[in-house]
Parts: sequence; structure tokens; C-alpha cells
Amino acid sequence: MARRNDHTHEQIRQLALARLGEHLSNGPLANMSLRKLAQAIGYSPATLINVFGSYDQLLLSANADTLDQLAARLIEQQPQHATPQQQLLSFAETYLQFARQHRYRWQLLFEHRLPDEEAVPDWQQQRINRLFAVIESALAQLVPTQTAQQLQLAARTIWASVHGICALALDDKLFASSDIRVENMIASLIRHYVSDWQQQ
Amino acid sequence: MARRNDHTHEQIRQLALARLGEHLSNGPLANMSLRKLAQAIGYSPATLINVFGSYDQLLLSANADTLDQLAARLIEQQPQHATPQQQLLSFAETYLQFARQHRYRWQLLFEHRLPDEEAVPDWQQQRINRLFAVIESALAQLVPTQTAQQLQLAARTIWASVHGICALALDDKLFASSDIRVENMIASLIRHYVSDWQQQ
DNA sequence: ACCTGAACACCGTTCAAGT
DNA sequence: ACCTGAACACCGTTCAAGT
Repeated sequence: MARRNDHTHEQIRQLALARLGEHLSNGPLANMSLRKLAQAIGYSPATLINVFGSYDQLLLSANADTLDQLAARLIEQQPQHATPQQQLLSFAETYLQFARQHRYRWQLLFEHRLPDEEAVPDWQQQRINRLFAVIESALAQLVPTQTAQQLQLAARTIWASVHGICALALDDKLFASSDIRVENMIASLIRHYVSDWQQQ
Repeated sequence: MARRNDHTHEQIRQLALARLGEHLSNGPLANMSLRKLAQAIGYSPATLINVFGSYDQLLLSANADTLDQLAARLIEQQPQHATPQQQLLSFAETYLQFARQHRYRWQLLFEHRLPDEEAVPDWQQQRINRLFAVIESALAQLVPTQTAQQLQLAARTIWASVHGICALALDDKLFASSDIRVENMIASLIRHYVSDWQQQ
């Protein structure tokens, strides 16, 4: 085999994840496979299993990258001197933009499940909690007297709702007349929910 | 082959869909296959391909059944003498209940995609529009002066939001402290969105 | 010690051959 | 005419054998 010892495990990790990323910017995971991925980087399928443990864990690593990219984008695009409402709207719009730009990566993030239903690993949970913190902070500015639990509930309700709108819109499952745009749905959600929520 | 001519095509359809339904009440689609399904009903894989056209179209037929079951449940559980707000809340709660009870069927409905991204067939779109009509009717009672387009936008925003909450909750992707329940998120969404929306 | 070719147990689909 | 066994081109994973 030609490539033996050409790369460390860590380098093989990066090669595989980068190549998978390229694929996911063009097509769905269903068009990729462990064998194709291995061939594309010049290693055998068994090498990738050695390095990642399994194809499922390789995909989990790709999802970790996706969460990092999403978090970076959300935080860098977050306006600092805007009203809390505008911050929440901007957050949701950035989320939609990311989902559109990285459609297949984003699908993989939500549709890949570990075979034994084992819990999502801690490092992944922490990445997600960091994103919720941004929403909770905007909500806390809006109504400083809210309890932590009320903030948690509202932040999760908003994010899950925005997520649902993006997910169904990207899959064309809303079947609305053509003049109904997903941006307007997101704006409608944030405006109406937040207006009433801040009146307690 | 033993079963030749034992059943009409229509009977084979029903056998296969019923057997797939049994499987989906116990586990995810990933644990099923065309070959296993064919063996379970005593036919060859090629027979199922003859009858359905492909495994993908077989799954599409299963999704049509799911939409019919969901629509029946939503319509029969819809309270007639409740306020529009209560109707919307009841609608969302029934949706959650269905997603929980038929978890793997429901996953298949939203995650199965035709390989060539071809449009969802008309009969499926009509089934979905029938469900939106129920939401739009409750919203129209709330504010009779809304335009059809405003009703469409609000109905789709609400449904996509409820869907997102259910989808993430069922996959344990919300990571909230244990005292935050998904029912409270749905109630929060409906209450706050609808309260502000009806003030136009 | 590290890597992988070959084998294993699958998969959806096709079609020539059988009834 | 209808059906399907066998073949085809895949798949993820394992592990004995090679370097």
C-alpha cells in the first residue's frame, strides 16, 4: 500500500473530514460511503475504521465540526449594539443562512443517529449549550426579572421553532403560495412571540 | 416459489405496508430492508420491486399512510366548542402525541427523500394542505379580517414551530434541565405567538 | 507495531430463464 | 405473461497475514 506511514492518525482524521466536507457541499450523505471516502484520500476502508472507530463515529466528528462552524458564525455575526429583539432576529436569520449554505452538512447534523441510541456525548452537549446561552442572554436583557428556568424555556422554544421553520422550508414541505417567504415566517415568529413574552 | 398467485398486487401492497408498519412501531427504518420485508411476507425482493417500483416508492407509500393516520387523528381530536386558542393548543398537543406514539413512522415521514430530489407528489401535497386548513380556520375565527395570505403565513409559522419543538424534543436535542417539559414549550409558543398575532 | 487484502454478511436492483 | 433465482455492483466491519 502506497500511503503507509505517510500521515499520522491526526492527519488522516483531517484528510477524511475535509474530504467529507467537500462532498457535503455538493450532495447528501447518501451519495457518500466509507469505502468511497477512503478511496478518495488514498487509504483503505479499514484504516478509517482504525482511526475513527466506525463510520458512525466518523460522521459524529463531522457533526462536531459543523457545530463549531455554526457557533462561530452565529457569534461573529451577532450585533452588539442592537436591541434584544434585533439580536434574536439576527440570530435566527444567521441560522437560516447557515442551513441554506450548508444544507447537507446541516441535514447530517440532525438526522444522523448513533445506532444504539446512546446519549449524545458531553462535548456535543456543551457546544449546543453555548449557543443557547446567546439566546438566553438576549432574553435576559429584555426582561431582567425572569428566572433562569423561564429563560431556558423561552430560549429553547424560540430556537426549536426557528429550527422547525428552517427544516421544513429547506425540504419544501410547507407548500405555501410562492409569495410566502421563509424570512417572513421567521420574522413573524420572533416578533409575535417576543412581543408577548416580554409582557411576562 | 410457494406464494405465486396467492395474492393480487393490491394484496401484496397491503401485506408489505402492514408488515413495515409493525416494524416501525418497534424500531427505526434503518433496521429494516427490502430483503427482510420481502422475506417477512413470503415473497422475493424482486416481487416488491415489481409491485411498488422501487424500495423508495414503497417508503413513500408508507408515508402516505402515516399522513392519513395523522390527519384522521388531528381531525377527530379537534374540539368543536373550544376557543380558537384552545383549538390551536389541542392541535399542537395531538401532533406531539402522535409523534411520540409513532416515533419511527414519524421520523420516516420527514427524513425520507426521493433520490433525485423530485417534487413531492400531488396527493401528498393535498394531504398536507388539508391539515393546514384546520389551523387556518382556527386563526380565521380569531381575526376574521386577516387576508388569506396572512392566514397562510401564520398557520405555517405555527405548524413549523410546533414541528421543530417535537422533532428536537423526541431526539433529546434540547438539553434543558429536567423540569422543562416539551408540553410547556408548546403551550408557551401557542400562547405568546397567538396573543400577539391576534392584536394584528 | 501498524496497515490492509480478502472475506463476511449484508444491501437494492436487474434480467434471463423458468413456469 | 408473470414471477423470481441468480447475478451484479455495492455496503460497513473484521481479522489474519503481510510489511
